[in-house]
Amino acid sequence: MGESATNETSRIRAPRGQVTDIYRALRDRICLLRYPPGMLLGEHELAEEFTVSRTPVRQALQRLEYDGLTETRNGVGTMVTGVDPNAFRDIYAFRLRLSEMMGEFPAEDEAPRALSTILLLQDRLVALRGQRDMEAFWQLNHELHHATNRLIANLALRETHERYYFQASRIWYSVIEAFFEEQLADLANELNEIAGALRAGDIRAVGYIQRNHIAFGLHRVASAHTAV
Amino acid sequence: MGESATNETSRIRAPRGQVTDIYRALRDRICLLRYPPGMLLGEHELAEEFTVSRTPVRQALQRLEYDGLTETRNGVGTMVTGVDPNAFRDIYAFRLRLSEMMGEFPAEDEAPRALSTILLLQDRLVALRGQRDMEAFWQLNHELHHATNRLIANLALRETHERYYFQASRIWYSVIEAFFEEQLADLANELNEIAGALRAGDIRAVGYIQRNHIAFGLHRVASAHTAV
DNA sequence: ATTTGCCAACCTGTATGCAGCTATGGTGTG
DNA sequence: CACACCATAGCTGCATACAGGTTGGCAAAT
Repeated sequence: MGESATNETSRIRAPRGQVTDIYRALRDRICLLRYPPGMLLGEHELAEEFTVSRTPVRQALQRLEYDGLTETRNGVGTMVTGVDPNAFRDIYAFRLRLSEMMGEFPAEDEAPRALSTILLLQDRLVALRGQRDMEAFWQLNHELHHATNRLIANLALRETHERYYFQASRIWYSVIEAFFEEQLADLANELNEIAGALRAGDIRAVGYIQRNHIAFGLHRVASAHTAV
Repeated sequence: MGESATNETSRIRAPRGQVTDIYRALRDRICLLRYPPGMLLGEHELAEEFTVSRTPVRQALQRLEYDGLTETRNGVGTMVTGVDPNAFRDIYAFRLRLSEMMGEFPAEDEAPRALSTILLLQDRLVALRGQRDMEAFWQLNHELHHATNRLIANLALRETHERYYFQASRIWYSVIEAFFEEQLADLANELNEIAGALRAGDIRAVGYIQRNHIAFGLHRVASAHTAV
C-alpha cells in the first residue's frame, strides 16, 4: 500500500496497515475540521477515494465511532459528532490530570530524542509566522504531542494521553482561529520551556508545562464560548 | 440471541446491539480465563456458536484487539494476549491514580443508588462463603465496579476507569485462586468501608478505599509472581 | 537419520450481493 | 393552499465468495 504513509505516526499497538491508514487519514480530517461536526460520510464514497472496498472503510469508521469521533446510524450514514460542551469540559479536566501524572512515569532515556525533535519544531514554528497556515500549525502540535507522549514510560497512561489528545484537539481547533496569534506565541513559549526542562532532564516539569498550556487553551476556549 | 444479555452492563456509548453482545460475551470469557492467554479463536467457529456470519464476529474481535485483550494475525487467527508483566505493572499503577482521581469528580446524586447496590452485594457475598465459586465472585466484583464507576461524574475518567478495569481484572483473576479466602475477606471489608463512605456521602473516600484495595491485590499478585 | 523444500489445508483480509431501514420528495386529498 | 401519505432512492448491516498468507506435515535429497 502506502509507500511512506506510516511514518511519524505513533504505533502504540500497530494494527493492520491498510485499515489503520484510512483510520488515521479520516481522524486527521475530522480533527482538522475539514470534516466539520454534523457532516455525513458515505462508505461507498470513501471506498472510492481510497480505492478499496467498503469493508476496510467500515472498519476504520467503527474505530472512529469507538473513539467517539463519529456516530453511525443505520440507513443514514456516519456523521461527525458535535462538540458536546459537557464532554468537552470533562475531557479537558481529565487531560490536565493526565499531564500532571506524566512526571510520575518518566522515560528518561527518551529525553534526548525529544529534545532534538523540539528544536526542529522551534525552527518550523518561526518559519510559520505570519502565514496563518492552520494545517501546518496543527501538524506541529501533533508532532509535539507525539514527542512528549514518548516521554511517558507507562503504557496505559500513554495510550490514554493519546486517546484524549485527539478528542480535545478537535474541539480546541474549532475556536483557534480567533486566537491564532496568541496560540502561536503560546506554542513558542511552550516549546522553549519544554526544551529547557528537557535539557535539565526534568520530565516531571515537561508534564507541568504541558498542563499549564492546556489550561491556557482551556481558558481561551471557555471565554470564547461565553462570549458567543 | 441473548434474551436479557444487555442488562446491568454499562452503556457508556451504546454501539450496535448484536456486535456488542458478542463483544461482551467474549470479553467476559477472556476476563474469566475461560479463554486462557494464548488460546486461538477461529472466526468461523464463533460465528457458528452465535448463529451469525463472520462479519459481526470480526467486528467484536476487532474491538477486543483495540482493547488489548486479543491479537489477530493474518493467516493464523485471533489469540488471547498473554499477561505481559510490564503492561501489568503499568496498568495497576495507572489504576491506582485513576481511583485517587475519582473524588475530584463526584456524582453525588448517584450515591444512594450505589449504596443500595452495595448492600445487595454484601448479602450475596455472605451467601458465597465456603463455595469457592470463582465465576460468581468475579461477577460480584464486576457489579461493584459498575456501581463505583457510576459515582464518577467525568465521562472521560469513567471510560478510562472502565477500560483498564477489564484489562486488570483478567490478570488479577489468574492468581486469585491462591488467595481466594483472603480476597473474599478483603472484598467484604471493601464493601463495608464503601458502604460507610456512601452513608457519609463522601465519594472521595470511596475512591481512596478502592485505591487501597487495588494496592492490596497488587501486593498479593506481586508476591505471587516473585514466588513463582 | 537429518535436513530441506514443497504442497495442501486452514485462517484471516477483502470484495461484493442482498436485505432492512431511513429520509425525502412528490402526489393526492381535505 | 395545507397536510398527510406513500413510493423511491440511498444508506448501513449482514452474509458470502474469493484472494492472500501461514503453518504443519510429508517426501525427497543429502
